[in-house]
Amino acid sequence: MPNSFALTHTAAKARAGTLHTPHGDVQTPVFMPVGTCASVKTVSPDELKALGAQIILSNTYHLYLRPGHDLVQEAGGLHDFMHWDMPILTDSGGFQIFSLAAMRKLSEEGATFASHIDGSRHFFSPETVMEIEMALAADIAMCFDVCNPYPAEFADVQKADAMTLNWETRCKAAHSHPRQGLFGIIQGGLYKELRLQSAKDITALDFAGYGIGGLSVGEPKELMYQCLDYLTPELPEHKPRYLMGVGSPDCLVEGVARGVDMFDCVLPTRIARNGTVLTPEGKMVVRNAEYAHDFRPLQEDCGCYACQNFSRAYIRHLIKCNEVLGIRLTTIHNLYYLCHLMADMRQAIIDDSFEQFRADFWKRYKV
RNA sequence: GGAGGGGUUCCCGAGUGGCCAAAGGGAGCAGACUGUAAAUCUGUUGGCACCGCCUUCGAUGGUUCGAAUCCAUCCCUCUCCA
Repeated sequence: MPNSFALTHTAAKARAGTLHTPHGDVQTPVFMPVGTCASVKTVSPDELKALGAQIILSNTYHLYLRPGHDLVQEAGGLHDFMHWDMPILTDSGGFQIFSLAAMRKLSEEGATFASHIDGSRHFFSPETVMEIEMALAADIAMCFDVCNPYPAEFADVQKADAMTLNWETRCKAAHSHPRQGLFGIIQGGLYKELRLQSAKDITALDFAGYGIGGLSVGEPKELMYQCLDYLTPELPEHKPRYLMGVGSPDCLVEGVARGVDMFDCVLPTRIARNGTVLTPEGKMVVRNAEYAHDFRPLQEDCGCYACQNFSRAYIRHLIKCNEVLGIRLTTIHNLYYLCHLMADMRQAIIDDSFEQFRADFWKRYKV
């Protein structure tokens, strides 16, 4: 049994559970920090553990190009290579079909990318992606999918979904790692009919869990929420649901409220490097001049390493000077905040007080 | 003492008669960022009653229809020779 999921508590649609993996259990709902190139930018594994990370993400496309999956395999797999002994999930490269759209070509067989590093051409089929992901040997591998942009024509999404179904069927057939769980990904854009069709098609393949892909690609949040409203009830109750690429504190709360168990997002780490931190009140651009003389911590009631030891004025100073410590501290804070937000939501679900938690969150949080 | 080179908008620096409120870079200010081509990108940076007007290119005076650009004097500065 490579992966199993135990749903332990529910509060309306919100769920708390435990995901069992070869590298330990993950308490859900969970936020997964993103470490695209086998590193969560600026923070060490020890620091990740200290701030409350339970599982992290890495990326097939990026690790294939550099350093190469064969090298990672030679190192003993991704866990040994990057010295992270807790669970890892690898994304398939499906998102790069969206984000690197200008430098790839699709066919029923697979996707050909012109490397963003040197322009060299690389062909990814569902079979090669599975081969790479098995070599990386994460606890959870994602199927290779076609991530639709927004907005997109109905006919285009329909076509892409057919390709996704074909690819995921082949992923399932090609995947043979005994200790690795394989998650399918549901697409369908923002078209209810196509979403539900994709949910039906993909769940029929019976994966260990289900990614909800193609959201948070530029659509209004309200549309994403509506999509989750009609989608999650159609997903198997006893499999984890993973909303891919989300995100912001408000989206995490609303996602959990709609029955999502797992999330990942580059937002907290990226905006941290650009001088912005997340707080219960919303975003705070600590790089801005108004914090030059502010000697309070980033967030008054925060237990993270940054807030326990440093002031806004100091962190702003570091960022203005391009000192790496500045962006390390903002990154640590943002990840701590999100990981603890998830833990708090989990506890509220267990205590059957999630709706109160959600209401309290919205009282403080300004989008 | 002698010879020569400079002083430009917060800084560096381009600009040698009109197309100059003045390139470019830096710094500053602000915004964006959601399965990472990102410690990135975008906007903005003389004033105002802002499709126009006013003030500004070391200072003062002059030439010209018109000057950051030409002339005179002065102030300051740098390099080299004694």
